[in-house]
Amino acid sequence: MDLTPAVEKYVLHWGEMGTRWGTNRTVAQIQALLYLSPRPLRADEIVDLLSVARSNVSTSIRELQSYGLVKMTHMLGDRRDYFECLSDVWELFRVILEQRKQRELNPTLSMLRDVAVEVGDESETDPVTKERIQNMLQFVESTSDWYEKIQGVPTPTLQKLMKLGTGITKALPSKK
Amino acid sequence: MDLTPAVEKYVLHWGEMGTRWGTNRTVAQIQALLYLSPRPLRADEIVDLLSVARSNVSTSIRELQSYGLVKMTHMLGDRRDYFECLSDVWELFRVILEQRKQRELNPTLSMLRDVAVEVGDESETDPVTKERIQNMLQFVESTSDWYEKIQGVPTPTLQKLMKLGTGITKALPSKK
DNA sequence: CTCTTATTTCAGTCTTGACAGAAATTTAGG
DNA sequence: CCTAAATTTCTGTCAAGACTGAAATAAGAG
Repeated sequence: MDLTPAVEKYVLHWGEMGTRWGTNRTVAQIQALLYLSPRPLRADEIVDLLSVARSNVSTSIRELQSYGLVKMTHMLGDRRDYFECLSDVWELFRVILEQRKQRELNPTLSMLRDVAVEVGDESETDPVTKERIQNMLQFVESTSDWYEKIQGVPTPTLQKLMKLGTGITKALPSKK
Repeated sequence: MDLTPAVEKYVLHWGEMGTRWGTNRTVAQIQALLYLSPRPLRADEIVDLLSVARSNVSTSIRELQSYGLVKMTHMLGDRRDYFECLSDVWELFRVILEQRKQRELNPTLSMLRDVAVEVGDESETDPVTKERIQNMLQFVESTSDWYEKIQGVPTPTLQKLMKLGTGITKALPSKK
């Protein structure tokens, strides 16, 4: 079995993008492959399709499982592990948002809180600097809150929100 | 001149985060330093404060300028270049959003459009696969549209939107 | 309990990209 | 023009981490 040209293109591109945003190429390629696959795949099938080492597939799948993106299934009378990916894009979106929050926002938030306190004791620090730190802290806090709220929004509502985009703003000013 | 402990902590952390999201450590450190600095800095001052090579500062500033995050200024009677960073966090936000769109969304969008066409000619591709590609394409298109709309929203409105978060959804269902 | 097959862990290799330092170029003043 | 200061470009080195292949472990079947 082999990838069709279009699917191969998708998988390769996804792999490249993966490196741009936190994971490595293989992890992203496997996710793409499983997403496009109409049925769960075994590790050894992935090895063949992507031409990567068996061990690499093993660790990559582990990573995907830890994100909640991939789950294991089994076939009757076959003890090998089969893997499948979340197939709903909006579910994917939520998982990725959560990952980003954990890896990018949370550490920064805790650093900013620390620094905001520490800088209070530094008389040699310019007031402008202190203010900038405060501003950044508040911004990251808002963003973090926003991420959390979005997690809980059901898919159809999210879709509407996105479609609307800034349309909402027209309904806003009156609310102050 | 030297960094205070709090400022140093901020700059170092920011540098690490920078690697997590597309640029390198030095670029992010310089951005942090300029953001916190109450006045524009010269390249050689940055060299001293961060202990990096002059050449490194030069290329990093170029990168920041290309993003529109840093601009050059001058002092009367001093021909050396001074640099300062956007200091409004919401402006920063917009610039970063734009960068992310260009580096992550746009290439993927064009790949997906290509693939969606190409896969149409592949009779050996499973219908489920074709549907998944369509779904992803639509999702990325929505996201891309949303990014663009957000770019144009004035800061106070953005702030309100974020604060509201999902509060908006309560006003939604009736609108269908 | 042993053999076979599937999976994971681990150590070494290789690739990528950041960074320093030197060389080249640009720019303003004399 | 020529000189000196500032800046940029370029090349080699180094470090981080992705990936492979081998060795170790686990888990069913007979």
